[in-house]
Amino acid sequence: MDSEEAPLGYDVFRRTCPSHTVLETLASKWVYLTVCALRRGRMRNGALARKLEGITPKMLTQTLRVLERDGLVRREVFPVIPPRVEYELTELGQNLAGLLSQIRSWAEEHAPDIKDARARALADHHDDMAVLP
Amino acid sequence: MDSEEAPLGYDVFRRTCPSHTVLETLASKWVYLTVCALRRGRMRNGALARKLEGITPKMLTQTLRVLERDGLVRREVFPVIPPRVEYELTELGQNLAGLLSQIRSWAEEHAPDIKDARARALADHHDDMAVLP
DNA sequence: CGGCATCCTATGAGATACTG
DNA sequence: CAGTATCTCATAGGATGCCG
Repeated sequence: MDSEEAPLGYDVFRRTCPSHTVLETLASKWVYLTVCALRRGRMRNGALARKLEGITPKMLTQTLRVLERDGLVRREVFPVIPPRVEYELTELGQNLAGLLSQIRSWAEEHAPDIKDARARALADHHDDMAVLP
Repeated sequence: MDSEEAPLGYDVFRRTCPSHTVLETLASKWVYLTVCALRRGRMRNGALARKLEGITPKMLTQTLRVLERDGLVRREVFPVIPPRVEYELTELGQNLAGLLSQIRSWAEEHAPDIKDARARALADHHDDMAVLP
């Protein structure tokens, strides 16, 4: 019946399903952007910090640790001074990055549409107000 | 150079870029699941509430309002008693739903991998502890 | 049934300063 | 440079209760 069921009983709609918790971690702005940023190859911490405009050191580290824990990112430390740490996507991570990049492209492509929709929604809302004399 | 740049200067990495705010709203568990749930056709509020296990009435409405505002979901009210309200994806919404469904499938497919990765990370962490006598 | 309006708290996330 | 440690604040999101 359902044309797109999970392989083996996995179901994102069920709170207790592992796939649900996976989705929960993916549903994060910084996870999104970090994975996309790493898509083209390994990057140093500082480079990431610069690419991810507005991210704080704390959030960057936190995000990277989550991705590392989930096996999406590999962390490599070079024992030099000053310290040098590089991050790169694992195979699993690259796999995901492809999909996230599509979302990214979609967001960039349809940003105007959504901006318009929001403006219209706002205008309508003002119309409601305008009904009052 | 960059093989996947935005059509016209849109860039999700820039905080002020409209596409960035779009991504911000997409980066939500409930937005994700709601769009996926509506993928196969229009649904009533109650049906959605049942499908989205664990969602509160408040979050459901809130999520639907955001999606409606952004032009991804259309809301139809039937003036009957008891009330009947249906939601369905707009064309833009369906477009997005295709991509989100891929993420969903990915999450379900690779849930085991990530579960393993997490277990391993946890085990390693315990090893660290074990170093102490 | 659908969905506001409240209230409340757990925590996501920013700013800042410090250390190896 | 990479990362940690605090402190703080906004708010996402849960629990309830009432209304058309």
